[in-house]
Amino acid sequence: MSIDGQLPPKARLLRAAAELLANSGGSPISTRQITQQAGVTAPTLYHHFGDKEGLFDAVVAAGFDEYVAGERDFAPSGQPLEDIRRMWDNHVQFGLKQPELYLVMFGNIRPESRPAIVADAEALMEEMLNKAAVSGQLNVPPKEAARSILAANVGMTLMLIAEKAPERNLELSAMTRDAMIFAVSTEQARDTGSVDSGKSSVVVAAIALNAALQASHSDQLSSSELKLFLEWLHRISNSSTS
Amino acid sequence: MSIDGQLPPKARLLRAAAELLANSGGSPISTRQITQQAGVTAPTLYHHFGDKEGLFDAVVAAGFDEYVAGERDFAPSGQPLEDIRRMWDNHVQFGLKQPELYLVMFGNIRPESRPAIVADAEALMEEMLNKAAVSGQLNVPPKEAARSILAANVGMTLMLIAEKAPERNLELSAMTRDAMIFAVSTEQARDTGSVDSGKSSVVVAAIALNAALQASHSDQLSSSELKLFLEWLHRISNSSTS
DNA sequence: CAGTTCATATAGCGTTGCTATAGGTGCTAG
DNA sequence: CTAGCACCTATAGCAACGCTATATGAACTG
Repeated sequence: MSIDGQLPPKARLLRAAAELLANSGGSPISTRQITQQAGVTAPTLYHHFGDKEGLFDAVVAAGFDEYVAGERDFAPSGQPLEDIRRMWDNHVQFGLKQPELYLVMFGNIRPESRPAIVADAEALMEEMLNKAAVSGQLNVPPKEAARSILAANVGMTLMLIAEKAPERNLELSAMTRDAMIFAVSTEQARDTGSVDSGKSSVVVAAIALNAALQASHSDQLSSSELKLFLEWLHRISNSSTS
Repeated sequence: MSIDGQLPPKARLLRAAAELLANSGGSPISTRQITQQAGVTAPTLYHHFGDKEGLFDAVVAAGFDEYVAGERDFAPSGQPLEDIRRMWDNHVQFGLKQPELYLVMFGNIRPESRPAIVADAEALMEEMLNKAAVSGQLNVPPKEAARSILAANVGMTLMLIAEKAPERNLELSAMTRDAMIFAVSTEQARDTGSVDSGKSSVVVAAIALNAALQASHSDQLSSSELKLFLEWLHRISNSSTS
């Protein structure tokens, strides 16, 4: 059951902690579980890592390296804002792929004490935003832009993690992402695969329809018919928002 | 030292838990602390609240009432999107005023399990966004808009709480807020030429119709009108594929 | 080979959330 | 008035938690 490879105890502790965390499903894991899985006794853990938090910090640091690796892979596209977009998506993917680790990294908020990892992630994003600022694409100082974008990015990722897997809607993430990037950028020509092009005649009819509906506060509609109608409307509104 | 008023033990437990939580500075508080401060022994707590989480849920419920009260105070301004703006700010203020309580409410994220409180807050915001949708101001279904805005709102608040008080920059919150609201709204004073025709597409109309219908409680349209509307919608959706 | 340092183990401390059991309290029925 | 009953609270203690004082072994250094 335990990890009995030739690895030194320190590495075995790290690995055991990471594995147990990944399979914990969110429930807290104890030092006894970790030391047992690593085939080691308690004092060894505290000798190497000081305390439980120290061990988890080490796990987080390793996880962050992976996180950074993912960010760097996408980095050199020449268009800084496009890179920011990819950083956002990579951030979300990282959180969804390893939710427990992500929650340890970004979910342990305490008043007036920022996890070091958040500052690192912010610096990473700020670095990228700096390139955008140099080429005059930023509307806001890079530091503040990074803060805002990362805050929204974390919030979005936390929300997605909290949702059950089949209900997760990544389009919400994309929309929020573009909204944040647009807000800090100077380029006012938006191109996020927009749907609205050449529909001015449709607009008139839609508005008229809307007005007619709101004006009709008197008649009746059977619930089954209403259901059908709602379903139809829902399908339309959803099929076009993608 | 303990709370020895004439209040029943249940209320004293609630009060003790809330007070200890508010003054804990983020460090976890024990059931023994709570029961001692309430002048009560352990089984009393478990008789009334089941377990520690049950007690905290009750504290959270009380806190949420206060939260909702703050939201409702600002509600009726006539301009739904302006109300959303105020809801955002109230959310942030609530989090900064009672960070420990806020963290219990919105910070205890676990994979695939949404705190009930988040769903409530989302419903509150969706309700307001529904008004915006009815008047054709929404670009996105209210439910998804509420999800996105609330996710960013929580992310921003968590980030502000984690920062040390003097360093908190509320302008970042305002910028993010406006970016999110702008992203889901139709009032787009940007992009290409045609400004005052409004950019509302068939999507906007469908969303508005959907919201209006849901608000109408199913007895305001005759079946003949329904047929007519369906026909109109059909014509619109066909012409939009040009 | 003696001394020092690093690394691990034995055993146990204090605290945690929680509970099996029992006793007291206030109500209503006879 | 009292018997019974449901409700509430206390005594005492369990298992699991994070952590450590102390001791023992191994490995390098002089």
